[in-house]
Amino acid sequence: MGRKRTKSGKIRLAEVAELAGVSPITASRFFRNPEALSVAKRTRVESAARELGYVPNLAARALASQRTEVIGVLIPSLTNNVFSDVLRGIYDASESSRYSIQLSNTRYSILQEEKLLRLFLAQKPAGLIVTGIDQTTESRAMLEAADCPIVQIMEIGPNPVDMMIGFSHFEAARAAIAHLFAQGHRRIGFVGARMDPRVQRRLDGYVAAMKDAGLFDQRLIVTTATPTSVTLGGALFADLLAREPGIDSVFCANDDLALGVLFECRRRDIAIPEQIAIVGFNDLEFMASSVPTLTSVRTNRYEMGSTAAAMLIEAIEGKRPEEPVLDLGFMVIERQSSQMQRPVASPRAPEWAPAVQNDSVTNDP
Amino acid sequence: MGRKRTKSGKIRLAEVAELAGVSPITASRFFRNPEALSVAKRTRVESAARELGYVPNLAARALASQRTEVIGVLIPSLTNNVFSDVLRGIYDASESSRYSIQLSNTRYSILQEEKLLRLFLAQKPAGLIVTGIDQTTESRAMLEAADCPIVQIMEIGPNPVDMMIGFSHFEAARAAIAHLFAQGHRRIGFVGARMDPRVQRRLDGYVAAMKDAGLFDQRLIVTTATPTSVTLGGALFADLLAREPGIDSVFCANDDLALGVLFECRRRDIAIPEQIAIVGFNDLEFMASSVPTLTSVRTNRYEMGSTAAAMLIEAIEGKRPEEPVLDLGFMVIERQSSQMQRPVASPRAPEWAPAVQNDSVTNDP
DNA sequence: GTCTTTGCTGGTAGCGCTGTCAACGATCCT
DNA sequence: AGGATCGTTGACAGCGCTACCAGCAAAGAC
Repeated sequence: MGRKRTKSGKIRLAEVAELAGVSPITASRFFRNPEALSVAKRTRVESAARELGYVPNLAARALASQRTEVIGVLIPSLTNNVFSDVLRGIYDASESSRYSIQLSNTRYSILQEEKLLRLFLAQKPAGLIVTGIDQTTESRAMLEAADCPIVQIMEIGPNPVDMMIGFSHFEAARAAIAHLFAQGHRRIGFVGARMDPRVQRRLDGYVAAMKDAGLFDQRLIVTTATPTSVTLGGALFADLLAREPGIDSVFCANDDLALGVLFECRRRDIAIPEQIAIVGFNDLEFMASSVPTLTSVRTNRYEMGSTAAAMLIEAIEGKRPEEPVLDLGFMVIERQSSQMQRPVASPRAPEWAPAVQNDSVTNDP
Repeated sequence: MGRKRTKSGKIRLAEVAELAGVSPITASRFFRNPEALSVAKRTRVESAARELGYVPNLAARALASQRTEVIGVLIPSLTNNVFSDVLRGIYDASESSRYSIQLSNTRYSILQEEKLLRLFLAQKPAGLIVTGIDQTTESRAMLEAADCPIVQIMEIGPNPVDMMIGFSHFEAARAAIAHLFAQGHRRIGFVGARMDPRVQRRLDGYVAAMKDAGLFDQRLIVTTATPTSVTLGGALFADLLAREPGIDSVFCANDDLALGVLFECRRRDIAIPEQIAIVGFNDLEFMASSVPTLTSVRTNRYEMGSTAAAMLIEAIEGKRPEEPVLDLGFMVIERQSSQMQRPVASPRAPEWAPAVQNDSVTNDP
């Protein structure tokens, strides 16, 4: 064979082109924009590539084209199952594309986020997914100067850098409290951990709802900067109870805390929902099968991730969405832990069929 | 300034070298092996780089050096919190290094794993972390032919491809059953979901323990290929109970299932541990604060990830560990859900202090 | 029939960095 | 003193691919 190989024996684009009887640049085009080739050459290059087992060298491509096919993702936590759902969405949506995901963990630090952002941007990513809307001024400036599409996820707010997809934590919390009001509750406690910006906005929603009803009382609120856990939920609830024994319900900033509250009630023989109603946030899987089943605010985490990645990829390829801000909404899923009026249908009631969710408060924008 | 810039205005290594008054290659060496430079030049290059805000172009580096600074990670699930702990360890350990993580999800498919492996290997990663020891023959061959260090994580077994870090799921399950035996249990059910290779080996350990004791009974085993969940735990336990009402305990292949069993017991007013003892697997956080607290087998997931990444990076840089296979062991954490003999200390007993774990069965090799 | 337009193809010239090898002075040994 | 060794530095030549522009044939405009 007259085919010359590189010393490493690797198959290069040149080898494919030679076998296909075309120039290297034509072969290159086949991999980037097959439509631009005549059908004859297209099939020739395709079979040559297959025959040789050609795999493009991404480093060479990135160097020559001055851009990478990497999507940078900045999330604040790898532990939280909320983010693992979002991540799964992102990975699933990017899998069928040419883009690969570069993930970094900011650990809830906007300074760390700024540092990582600088690192990412230096490598000219094809696109960027960042969590939330609370960047440092410096980060914000970098994002605005970046010449790639950017999606902010997890929440929505004013002044998107570029695209934005999420929901209003404020409104979601308000809806949860409205649900508790509707069930006749008045002394509603708030239990929150970590207190990142999104949890803070849930607290804001709670405060607004309570103030609107003339029921606000600072002593009903227990928060900590400590990372969340089930155990912590129990401990915070114990604190709340010690301070305010007269509460009739608790809104937990997330489901782990809610589960902790449930267990703490068990320990103290507090009847749910008769003595204390519980509402969580996120609607993790276990909320539907605990005893009693736990009311929660469902958020579309997987969709948030997959839609963000899909939108981003579309934007990278030039098809920007007509509406850059997407509100994915939320839904208050009413379950036993907060239903006072309605008699509990059966002691075995978990929603193995989804019927229970029918009369839920929804916010599908 | 006589300094010539690339048209894009980007700062290249050449600019740094010029400002520092050295040749480009010397500047290059500064970033890869500063020790090789004289102190004078080292500081000159360093300050020049800082002054210009130089950031190396990774694509050019990869192309020229014929290798990347990417560590490929193949895990079977992004949902499972077991893997999020491992991942966190991997990310934490790699953060301070020059290597970046490229993560892919095999979705528990060894065919998908093979495909992803091929993709990874084509880009010449600096190292690879793969989950488990059950690769396809083809994958196995690729791994063995790969010219980069490889760590298999999550379990240990014979014939490591290269390095290996994990623990024996078989022995861990056996220890869990031994614990139940010691508490006087005989009719021990097994509940498992997903049934990936590691869960299968836990089942094998259970079977071995039961057979050794002459207590094996196929009807005590309920498994499904369905992905695990709390709800599923309840459902599988219900099946088990319908078939074998006489069981005195259940070993769950993971903690989510165990929590589901706990809730199902609540629904049926089955007393734990008096009527049914429960043992889970993994020792997720909530196991210590449920009511009753749940016995589980603690596995060192975070350490598995961080040690794997650290070992891999060491190996990449030429310092292979003396012992390529590392057994991280496990520990049976005895809690209320399986303790028959000992009186429960207090109804409020969760281990906010870790004292309860003292007399646990350990396997620290 | 000529002139433009369109579609496809190829040549040239790097992208920014590092591997290799050679050269240099300083230090050490005998 | 002469030679060998070490530590440090630089020149050169690509790594494999694509941007850019030019060329050419076929199709359409007048």
